[in-house]
Amino acid sequence: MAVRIAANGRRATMTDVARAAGVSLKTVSRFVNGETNIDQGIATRIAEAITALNFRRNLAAASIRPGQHSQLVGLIIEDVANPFYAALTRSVELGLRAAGMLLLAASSEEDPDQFCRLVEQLIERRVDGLIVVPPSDPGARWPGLAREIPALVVLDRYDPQIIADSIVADDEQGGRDATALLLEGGSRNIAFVGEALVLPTIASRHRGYLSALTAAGLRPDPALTIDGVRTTDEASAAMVALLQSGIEVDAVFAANNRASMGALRAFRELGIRLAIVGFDDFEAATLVEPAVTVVTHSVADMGRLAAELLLARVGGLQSAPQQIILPAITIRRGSERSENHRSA
Amino acid sequence: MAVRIAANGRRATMTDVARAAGVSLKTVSRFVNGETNIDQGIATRIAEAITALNFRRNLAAASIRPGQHSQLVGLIIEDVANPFYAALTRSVELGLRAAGMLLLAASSEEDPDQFCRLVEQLIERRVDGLIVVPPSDPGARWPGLAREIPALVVLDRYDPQIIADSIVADDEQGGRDATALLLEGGSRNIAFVGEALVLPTIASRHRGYLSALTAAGLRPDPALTIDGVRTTDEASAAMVALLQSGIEVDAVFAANNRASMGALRAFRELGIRLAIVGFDDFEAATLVEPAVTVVTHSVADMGRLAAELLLARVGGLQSAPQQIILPAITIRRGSERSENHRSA
DNA sequence: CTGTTAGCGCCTTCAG
DNA sequence: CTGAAGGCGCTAACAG
Repeated sequence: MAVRIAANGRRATMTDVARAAGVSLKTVSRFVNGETNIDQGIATRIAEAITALNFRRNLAAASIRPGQHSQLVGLIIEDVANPFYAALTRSVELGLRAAGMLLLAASSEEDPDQFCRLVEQLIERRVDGLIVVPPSDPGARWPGLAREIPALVVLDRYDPQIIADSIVADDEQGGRDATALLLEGGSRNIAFVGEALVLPTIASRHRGYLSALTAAGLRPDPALTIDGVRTTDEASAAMVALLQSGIEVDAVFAANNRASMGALRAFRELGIRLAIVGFDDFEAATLVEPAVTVVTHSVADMGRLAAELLLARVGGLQSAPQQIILPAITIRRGSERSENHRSA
Repeated sequence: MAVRIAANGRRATMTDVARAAGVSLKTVSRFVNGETNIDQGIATRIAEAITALNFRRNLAAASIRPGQHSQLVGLIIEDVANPFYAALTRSVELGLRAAGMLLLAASSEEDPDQFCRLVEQLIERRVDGLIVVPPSDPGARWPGLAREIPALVVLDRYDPQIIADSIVADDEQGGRDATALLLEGGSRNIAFVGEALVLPTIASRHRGYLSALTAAGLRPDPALTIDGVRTTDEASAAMVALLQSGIEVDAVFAANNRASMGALRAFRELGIRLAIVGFDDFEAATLVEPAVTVVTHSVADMGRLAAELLLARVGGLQSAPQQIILPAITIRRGSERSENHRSA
C-alpha cells in the first residue's frame, strides 16, 4: 500500500530535482512557482527532472513561512448531511475553487464545545480564513477565538460582538411573507413549526409570523407555536400531536426544510392535507399535490458571496466589516390556498 | 480584521513560549506533545506562558518532517450537494473525528480532469489518506496517482488495476431485488430509469434488473431502459416522454435517488401513479401516497467503514487490500404493488 | 538570469 | 528530567 517514489523510500524534494537537473535549489523553486525569468533550456531540464522523479511540491512546507498563505479555508456548519448545508458547502467550494483554495469542512452539531474545538483545530492548521455558521450558543471562548482568525465570514447569524463579515437572510420578512400568503389563501388558525426559537434565524421567522398575524388583526395563539423540533421525525410527531389535540388548525408555516417535511409526513399519516408554506426550498416540494409553496433565499448566493468576501479579505481588503442581507424570495406552488385542501 | 497576537504582529511561536517560561524550546515541545516526564513546576510555567501569549501550535510546521502525519484526509465525491454524498461525507467525518483528523472535501463533478487535479492538490497537501468515489472514467493519470497515495479507499467502484481498499454495495443483487418486488407486485412492463450505464453502480443495478426479468421468463424490452439522466429534471422529462410515447409501462425501477424523484415528479405532472421501487433511500419517499419502497445500502456504514479502514492503514496495517461488499436492504413501503395505483 | 546564505516553526538525536 | 545542535522542505534576500 505504501508508496516508494525515491530510492531512499521517500518522496523526491526540490533538492533532489535540483541535483538531477544540475541547477540550484532556488532555480527549481522559481520554476515551480511559475516565475518567468528562467532560461528555456534550464526550464526544460527541470521539467524533465520533475517528471522523472515524480516530484510533488510540499505545500505544507511552503506555507510555514510567515506571510505565506496556506490556501486552506475552513467551513463549519451545523451538519453536512442537512441538504441546506450540503448545498451551501457546494457553493462555497465552487466559489473557492478558482482561487485554488481547498475546503476543510466540519460539522459543529450545534454544540459549543465541538464548535470551538473545531475552530482551534483550524487555527492550528493555519487556515487563511473561516466561514462559519455558529451554534445558537457558540460558547464563551468564541469571541476570543474569532479575533484570531485572519479572515472570518459568519453566515446566518449577526453578532455585533464579533468582528467579521456576515451574511444573513431576511428571515423576518420571509416569515411575514409566508404567513401573509396563508392568510390571503383563506387560513386563519396558522400553526408555526420549527427548530428551537433560540436559533436567531428561527426566532426571526417567528417574529415575522407573529407580526403578519397581528397586522391582519389576529391575536397569535401560543398553543399554535411548536418549537424545538430538530429532525423530520420530531416535527412530524409534534405536528400529529397538535392536529389531534382538538385545537383548531387550518394551515401550517413550517420554519425550515425539515419542519416542512415533518408536516407533510404528518398530513400523510393522518390522511389530511392542510394549507402550508415552508421556509427553505426542498426537492420534495414539487412531489406532493398540491406542490408546496416556499419562502426561501438563495443558498447558492450565500455560499458564493461568502467565498468572494473571504477571498477579498485574504487578498488584503481592509474595509469595515460588511453585513449583507439576502432578500426573501417567494416560490408559489399552490399549497398556500386553503381551498386546495381536504380538511381534517 | 487582521489579528495581532504577539508584539511583532505575528503569532507566538514555541521559541517565544520557551523564552517567556524560561525553559528551552525542546521542553515546550515535550509539554505540547503531551509527554509525561516534565517537572510539575516547569509544566505550570509553560502552561501560563502559553495562555499569556495565546500560543497555538503550527500543525503545518510540525508535519513537514518525514514520518510525521498531516492529520488530513481527503474526500473526493461527485457532488456534495447530492444528499447521498452529503450523508456519506457526514459519516466519514464522524468516523475520522475521534482520531483528530480533519476532512478536505471536494467534488469531482464526474470530470476526469477535475478529479485528477484534486488528487494532485491533495497529494501536495500531503494528506495521510484519501477516500474517493472516482468518476466512471477517472482518466489515464489516475492509476499512477493512486500509487502515490499513502492510504487509499475507493468507494462505489472496484477496479483491479488500482491497489486500494474498496467498499461497494451489492448493486446487482439490489437491482434484482427491486425488480423482483415489482414483478411480485403484479407488474410486467417495468421501465428502468437511471444515470449513465457507464457508471459501474448503475450498470450493476441494470444487470440485476435484466436478470430478474429473465428469471421471470420475460424478455427485457430495450425501449424501457432510460439512461443518461443525471438530474431530477432530466429524469422527470425522460419519464414523461416515455409514458406519453404509447409504449406500455406499468411500473418503474428508478436506479438512484434522483431518478426516483424524477419519476415521482413525472407521475404528478401526468396525474398518474405507477408502481415504483427506487434504489437509494430518500427523505421524500415517505411523503407521497403510497410511500416509495426502496432498495438501498447503508451509507452510514459505508462512510464509517471507509474511515475505519483508512485509519487502520494510516496506523500501519499492511494486509492485502480488502474488498467489502455491503448488502442490499429492502425497505417495503407499498409502492411496489400495482393494485395500489391508478393507471395512466 | 542564477546561485548562496539564512531561516520559517517544529521535532529528533544525543549529551548533560 | 532538560538543553544544544542540526535538519525537515521550502522561500526570501542578496549577491554575482
